[in-house]
Amino acid sequence: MSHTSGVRQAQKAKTRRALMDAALRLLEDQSLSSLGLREVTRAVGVAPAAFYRHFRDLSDLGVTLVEECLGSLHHMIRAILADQDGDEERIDATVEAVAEHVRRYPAHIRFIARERHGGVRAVREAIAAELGGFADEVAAAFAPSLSPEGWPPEDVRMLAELYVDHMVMTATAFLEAQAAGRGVPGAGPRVGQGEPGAVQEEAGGQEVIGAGRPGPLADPREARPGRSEDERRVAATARKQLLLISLGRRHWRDG
Amino acid sequence: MSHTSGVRQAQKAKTRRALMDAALRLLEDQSLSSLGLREVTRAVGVAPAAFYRHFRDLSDLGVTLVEECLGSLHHMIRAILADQDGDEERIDATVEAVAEHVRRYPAHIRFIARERHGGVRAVREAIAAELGGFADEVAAAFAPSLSPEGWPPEDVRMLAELYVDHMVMTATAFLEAQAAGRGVPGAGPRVGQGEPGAVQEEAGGQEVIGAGRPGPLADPREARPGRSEDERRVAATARKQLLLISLGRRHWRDG
DNA sequence: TGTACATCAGTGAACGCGCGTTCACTGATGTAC
DNA sequence: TGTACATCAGTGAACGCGCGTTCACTGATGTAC
Repeated sequence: MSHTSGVRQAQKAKTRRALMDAALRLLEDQSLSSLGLREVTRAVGVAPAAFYRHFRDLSDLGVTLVEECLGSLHHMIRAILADQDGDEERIDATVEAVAEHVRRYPAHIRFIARERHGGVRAVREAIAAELGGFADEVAAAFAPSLSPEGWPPEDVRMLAELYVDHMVMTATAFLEAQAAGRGVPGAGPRVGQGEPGAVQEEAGGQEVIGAGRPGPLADPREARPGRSEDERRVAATARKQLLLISLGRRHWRDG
Repeated sequence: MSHTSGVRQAQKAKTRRALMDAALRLLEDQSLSSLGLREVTRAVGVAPAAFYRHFRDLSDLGVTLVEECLGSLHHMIRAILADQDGDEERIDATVEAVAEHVRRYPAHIRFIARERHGGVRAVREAIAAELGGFADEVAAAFAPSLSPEGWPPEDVRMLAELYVDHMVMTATAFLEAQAAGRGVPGAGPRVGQGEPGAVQEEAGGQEVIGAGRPGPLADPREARPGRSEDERRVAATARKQLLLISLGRRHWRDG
């Protein structure tokens, strides 16, 4: 153990991050259960055996990725719940935040959508547990205003689950819209082959993943540059659906 | 071509079905992109090369499975939309139909949930196209009552998408509830290894898959035998969510 | 500051294995007369 | 009904390949004195 800031520890952490980043990138085009250990180490530029210094196997790496991917989503959710504006403002802010999040971390969202019902049990369970936690949090945020109006706890929970599921749905829809806007059916973003020594020379932190990928030919007249027609359609639909749910919520006790 | 009812054609169709059934069964524990061609032929009891008499590759088989799995769902949706009762009756009937469908074709639902965002593009696209078609149909069914009330087409479509997504969500939740009730985390249903000659001796039609699997220790006091606590919770939540959406729909134009 | 020893992240070679695909084939089914 | 030929679903052997895992190793980093 000793002190954690040694050169050795730092280098190990760097390789670990590189393995996670490489896996996340490779998982944009395939699912976890078909991902190969050698494929990951090759992309990073280390020997296959080095993998075992960091993870027991690929399912172990997968569970670690779940924590990371849903951790970033968690921050977003807390930020949204903290806002205490009116319904419409909250809805606009929510849809905007989801769109922005998907834009910043597309690989995270793809991973969660793909593995939520994927072929690796440990990963599925980790995702289900985290999403369940999100629903708890959403329920806790709504309880103060709904319980006094006579909502029983299970009804609050029912609403929270609807919101969480809708958020995942919306995030996935944004992802597909952005992919279509980037013209993915043909090729998708170029995937580098990875060269030996790459780890030692460059950092490659989490922020790098999928960031700064402007849509081709962004229209300068748009207020939000690079936002495609598909994305605007997804946003409009999500907003209306949330509004409809809000209406249902307001009339729940008297309807 | 000649006449399609010859012994040869029948035998070929039988093998084809056996390949599809074996694949569907193997896909309960893994995803399509990690499924092996030899794994499928081994389960059926034919030589690996025989596979190519029926499908170009596994992605081709996958697309065929999409048609089959969503075809059965399609029947269910049409039956629900045909009913013209009041909201609550329609909701109860819908949730009941989804539960029953998942009970009868668990492998179909698992396949769709898993591959909807899975690692095989052709399959993803086939599923997206079919679900889009479902939304069209739901929209067409609601339009006669909503358009006269002033709903623009895109709002009707927005509602239809919400319903379709909610149905997929609910079906998946039922699946997990039923799996939990069967105690899956340990082992899951036994998977036979498949023996040479099995195809020649037994049919194995679509109805066989996952049918007639009673929950262990079904409680005779229940009106609906073998329905677990989890399943009842999923049903109750789904019903409430649909009710809330109905409320929102009724107040859409005046809210 | 300098030296001797310990730690351990990453190496590279080796292993046995199952994979997808190909090919010429076999023999039951189908067709023509 | 009987015979001669065509079709084609399924066979089984072969191929080259990349996989996950193991192992003794190397050499830079860390520690004790």
